[in-house]
Amino acid sequence: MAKRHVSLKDLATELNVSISTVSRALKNHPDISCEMTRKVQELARARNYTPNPLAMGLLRQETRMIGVIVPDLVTHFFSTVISGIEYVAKQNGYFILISSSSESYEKEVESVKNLLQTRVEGLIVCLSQETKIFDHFDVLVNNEIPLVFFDRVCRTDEVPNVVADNSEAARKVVCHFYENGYRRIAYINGPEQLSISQQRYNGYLQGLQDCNLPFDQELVAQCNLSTEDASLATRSLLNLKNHPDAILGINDTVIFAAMKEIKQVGLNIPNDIGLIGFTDEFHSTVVDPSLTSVTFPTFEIGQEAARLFFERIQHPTAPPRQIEMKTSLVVRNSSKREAL
Amino acid sequence: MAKRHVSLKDLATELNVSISTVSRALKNHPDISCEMTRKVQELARARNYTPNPLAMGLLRQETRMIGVIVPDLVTHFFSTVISGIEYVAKQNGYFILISSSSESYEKEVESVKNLLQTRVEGLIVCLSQETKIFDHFDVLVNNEIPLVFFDRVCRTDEVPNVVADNSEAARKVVCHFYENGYRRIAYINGPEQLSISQQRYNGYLQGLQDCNLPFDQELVAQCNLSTEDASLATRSLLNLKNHPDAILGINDTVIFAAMKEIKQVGLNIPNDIGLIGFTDEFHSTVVDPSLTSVTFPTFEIGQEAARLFFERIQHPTAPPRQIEMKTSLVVRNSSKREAL
DNA sequence: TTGAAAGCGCTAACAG
DNA sequence: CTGTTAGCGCTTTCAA
Repeated sequence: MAKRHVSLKDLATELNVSISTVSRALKNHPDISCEMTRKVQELARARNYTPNPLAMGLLRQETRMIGVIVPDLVTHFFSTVISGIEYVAKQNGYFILISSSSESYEKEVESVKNLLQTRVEGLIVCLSQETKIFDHFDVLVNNEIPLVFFDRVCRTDEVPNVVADNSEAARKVVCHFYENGYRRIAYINGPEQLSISQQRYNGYLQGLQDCNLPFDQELVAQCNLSTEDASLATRSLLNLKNHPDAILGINDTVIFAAMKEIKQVGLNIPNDIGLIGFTDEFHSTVVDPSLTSVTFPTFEIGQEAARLFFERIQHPTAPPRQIEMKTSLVVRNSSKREAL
Repeated sequence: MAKRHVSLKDLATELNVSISTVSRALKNHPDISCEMTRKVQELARARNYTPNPLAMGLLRQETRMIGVIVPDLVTHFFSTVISGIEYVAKQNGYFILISSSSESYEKEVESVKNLLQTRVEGLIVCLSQETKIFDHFDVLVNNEIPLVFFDRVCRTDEVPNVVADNSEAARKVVCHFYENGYRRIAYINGPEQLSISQQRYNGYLQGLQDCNLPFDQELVAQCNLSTEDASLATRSLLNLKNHPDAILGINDTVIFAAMKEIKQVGLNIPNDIGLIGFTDEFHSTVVDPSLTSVTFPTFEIGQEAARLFFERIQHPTAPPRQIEMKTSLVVRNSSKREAL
């Protein structure tokens, strides 16, 4: 701020009245004469006066800022969720302060600390893939500072959160595979501490049961969510004596890595191997073959998270709600065998 | 902030000393006795004291916040640039406040106003595609409030900015097409008010000249950056009596729309039509055929923009610098004819 | 070596 | 109807 913003004091001096008169006139206080009110408001407009939020914040103990922590900023899923959060925040006159944990536990802890230092009024968080310990949220929980988790969640009995119907979605995928003639259905899971990993894995098991398919430990691979690790996981599946004829991948990264690996060994999707992912809508349509995928109401997840946040601002001690968002299975080409 | 943060006053009361003593002890002021310093710092740690940035901001007239305005949050290009900005901001102890213009001029104006009201110390901006008037930046320029543009820029003689070597990149694309036997090279441009449109168009013309190819107005289409409009533009090119044998698209959206249209009419990429875009690296590898594309140092663009910003904070009146980032043409399959 | 007081911009209770 | 004052949390003179 090179040149100082104009303050109430500046206006008061110029009009030769007291600061409080100006303050009141600006908010149409009934005690102030019409003429004075008019004069003050005119000058304020002319001088381009806007109240200083720092002063207000100091006074009111509020900053109208929400801290948002995501594993990364560049994934379409997260940036879309952020858009949703921003949308609702803006409606409520709040700004969001975004911090990326880069999928690192340490950076997540750091971000929590930093954001609280800047006096955000609370946090909306998606856990990093490394995070197994959840102590860093104690401060928030104990001091009734609003906190909302989305997607990758924890401490769900204390903290309101927004999740997708992960288990059900995974179950449906398995059934869809089954109906399309696939029998050796593999699953590439993410880090086991992640709630989404657990939930989707459970759905996978449930699906096998529903279809009377045997569970085969060999068919479950695991990876951290990097491209490299996902490629390794895929290769381990493809190298099995009896390789799977279908793969469900836990997210975008995993699915695209799998896709490349499968093509590389000369297998055909969907004829040799069916492929379905929890993936982004846009990407699914652009690849070849187009991907059957579980589609998330991503923007809405952000909106709901923000709404839960404002509920929390209103009622910091109310019992935490969990919102489960419906996903849908969009069938495209990667799971439809040409010749059956 | 449900329970109030602990303040200097709280510490002072607890230790039965004055606020100023505590303040000084905390910053190791030499006037304070070692023992007092120790005692204060110990208590501060125990009580989890952190200075209130609102109070500091009020005092110092600084907020350590940068406003960032982008056309949208979900495009990989922008979210990556933001990551770059955030990276440098964090190094300097700054936070960023992100606002999306949704490619709308009005929202951009609104965002500028809102961000300035929150007393960010300056702005880093990429113009919306609608923006043709640039008055809303007058406040910044006139009051020496730091402002940096990136990618889509304006007022480059007054405002520091970061751009890519757009013209040169487009020229190279045309030459690459030519070397691969393509002769009727079309270009799908964006809105003409955008600096990137102008620059890339100039490069396109230059390329034609370099290769001794005739300029044909028919081969230049234009669209706003929506998928629908890009599809229309592509179709108009494909419907020409003598359709192009190569298309250069101004960005991701345009290229993917073009790709779908071309496939739809049964033409083969790259044999019937070569395709090259200013596109995202990740997407380029995932589509089929993989896309030859102009690759941007996206993260670095963000970093440079932030660096320029801090230069501006230091020297608000120094002559504005322009930084031109080098792109590179990564050749993949969409521009390599199988049979020549 | 420590404390008191002013002031950053603003609101609200209290006087007049 | 308008002004005075205290205080939000902090730094920084000036005094002691």
